[in-house]
Amino acid sequence: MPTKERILGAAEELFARHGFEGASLRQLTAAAGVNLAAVNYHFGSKDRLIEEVFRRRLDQLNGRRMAALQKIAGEPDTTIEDVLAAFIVPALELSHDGNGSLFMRVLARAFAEHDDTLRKFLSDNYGHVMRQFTAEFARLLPHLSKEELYWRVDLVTGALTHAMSGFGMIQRKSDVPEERHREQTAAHLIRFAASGLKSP
Amino acid sequence: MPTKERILGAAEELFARHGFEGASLRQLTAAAGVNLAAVNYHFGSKDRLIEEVFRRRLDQLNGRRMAALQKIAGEPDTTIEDVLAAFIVPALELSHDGNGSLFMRVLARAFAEHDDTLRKFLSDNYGHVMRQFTAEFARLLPHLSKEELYWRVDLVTGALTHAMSGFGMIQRKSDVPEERHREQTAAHLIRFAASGLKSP
DNA sequence: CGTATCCTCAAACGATCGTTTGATTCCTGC
DNA sequence: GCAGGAATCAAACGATCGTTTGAGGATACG
Repeated sequence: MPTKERILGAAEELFARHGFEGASLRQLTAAAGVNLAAVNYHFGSKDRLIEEVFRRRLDQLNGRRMAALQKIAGEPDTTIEDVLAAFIVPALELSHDGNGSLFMRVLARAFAEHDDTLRKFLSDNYGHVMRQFTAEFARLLPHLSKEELYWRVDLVTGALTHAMSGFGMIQRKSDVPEERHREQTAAHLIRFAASGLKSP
Repeated sequence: MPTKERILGAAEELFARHGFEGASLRQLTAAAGVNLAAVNYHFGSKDRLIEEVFRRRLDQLNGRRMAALQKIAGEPDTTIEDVLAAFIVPALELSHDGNGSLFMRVLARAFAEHDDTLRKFLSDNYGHVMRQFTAEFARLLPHLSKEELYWRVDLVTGALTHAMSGFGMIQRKSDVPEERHREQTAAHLIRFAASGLKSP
């Protein structure tokens, strides 16, 4: 496997487990089986490596989210549940293949960090996704004020981030097949979020 | 102000802003206006200081939560909204006085950290609070399976942690008085969480 | 074969980390 | 007023951090 890929994989795992400051380049390069200087050679700095870890997954994740949203946005028979599925299912698919589930924990950390540089990077590169989804929610919930809508979307985001970063019930029991678990998880998340969004 | 209090206050602020590993004892003691060695003299180590930061706020917060829950637990006319209020309002009161709002951000970080030592400390000392609230939810939602209930409580926890750590809408607009803002926030959170818990 | 380019490597850089030390100051009880 | 523990202080400890360096290996093209 190419050196860059091995570094990115090890970085994802160690950032999820110990945080961005808690994971050192020495642990990281040792886990990847590469030389210490390889990070600065291939990525320039640790901060740029962190950005690459996000870029690699978020390009794919948000690409799928936007594709799913485009299919239903503006259609007359689209439901809240459809929009939530377009947002949630790609994230669960990411969790399913390879070490993608670790990335959701990295993403949860990025929310917890109030680091301005990182937040600006995420907002600049992927803020349009949340805006598009919010616009579609606004279309389907026309009776809500803008403030009320933002509140509810914010709370849904928190619930999903928490759940998908793997703190609670999302762990699959060993006797449930992977795909069935993913369906059940999606059903739980969508039902809960839809109720919250539609609350009177 | 006593040295210990000044350290705890500065620690709360810097841990919220830069994380546990990101905030150094040198920044911390400089912000508190005390000598570098004071932390190890009064608390023994940085890890014990972290625990004290939690203990100081959580003893008060969970005391109020349990007191509010005791008043309504088991009563025939108690509603889901009552139980949620017993959980949420003390946290918002904490956010209101002094630098308590910073503590909710520290708490959100503790959730994001998968540090086993810290998680065990929180579970050992304050796990009974979540269990009591969950038991009361179970009484009011008897039609839910145990698994379904855990799912929903977990999602509610995520939404509230996210909201109260101050990422989104919770910031008070300057033209809204503090107490009114707190009431509005509580109403938003309770309505959303109640809908999610009661979803069909 | 020669050489240019990409990559890897061990070693070192200065900075900063949490912690410890030992001297000094502060304050209390006798 | 003075002894003695409590508290504060500057300074240093060894360890680890992200980054840089310069030499050497690997590979492809003339």
